[in-house]
Amino acid sequence: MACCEMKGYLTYLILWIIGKKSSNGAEIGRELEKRRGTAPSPGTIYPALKDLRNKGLIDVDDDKNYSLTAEGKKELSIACKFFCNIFYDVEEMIKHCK
Amino acid sequence: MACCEMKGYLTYLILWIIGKKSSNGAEIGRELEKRRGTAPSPGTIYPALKDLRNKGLIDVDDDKNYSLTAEGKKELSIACKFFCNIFYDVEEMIKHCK
DNA sequence: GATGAAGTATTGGATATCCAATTAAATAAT
DNA sequence: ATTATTTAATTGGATATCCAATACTTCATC
Repeated sequence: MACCEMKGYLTYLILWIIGKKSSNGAEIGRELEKRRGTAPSPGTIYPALKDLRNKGLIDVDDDKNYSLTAEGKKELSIACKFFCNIFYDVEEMIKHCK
Repeated sequence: MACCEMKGYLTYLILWIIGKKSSNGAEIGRELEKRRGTAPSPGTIYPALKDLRNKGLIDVDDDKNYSLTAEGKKELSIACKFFCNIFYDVEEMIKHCK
């Protein structure tokens, strides 16, 4: 991308992905790869998961399966609203790039 | 936002906003304020515009009106495709936060 | 024409964001 | 059992991203 790397959406995406389906780190990585084209580095995904855990937004079980906490669900809703407000005209974007 | 600042979308948004309607810096700032809730600092918007100009993606006339160049339109399409691919399930997000 | 308001711009950070490199553990395959 | 593969995790940056502070210019209003 010449204009903009569009970093900064990754943590939100991880929260969104886990919200759709509890997953382990590798699964989350593959889902992100599908979306972005390139797989995230381990140095990207695990620190991000750790951070979300420290904030009490996700939990991890003995199988290393990550899932949203109650607070995580709340935060996802807030972040989702924020995202949808910023990109309120996302339907136009979708049309534009078809 | 407790989970994620979601920085990194601003330059893309500026390109998108200018693509919809050629605007001056203040107009772009107001549009961003509508979307994000807070107005961007001058130290955010003008360096971003300068950078896009240096990359040949936007032009500015004597009235300080910014518009996309031909190359800028191409880049916007590329970035838009990238964005829509990352958020391919954005319709679900919209439903989720209603 | 003077004063205030709005727009334009630069500078120098602070922080967020992400990655490459490395290590270790668990799992699968031979 | 040994080897290869996959998964998990940490560390220490590099860079992107954005802002606050400041200054200057243009425009409107009195």
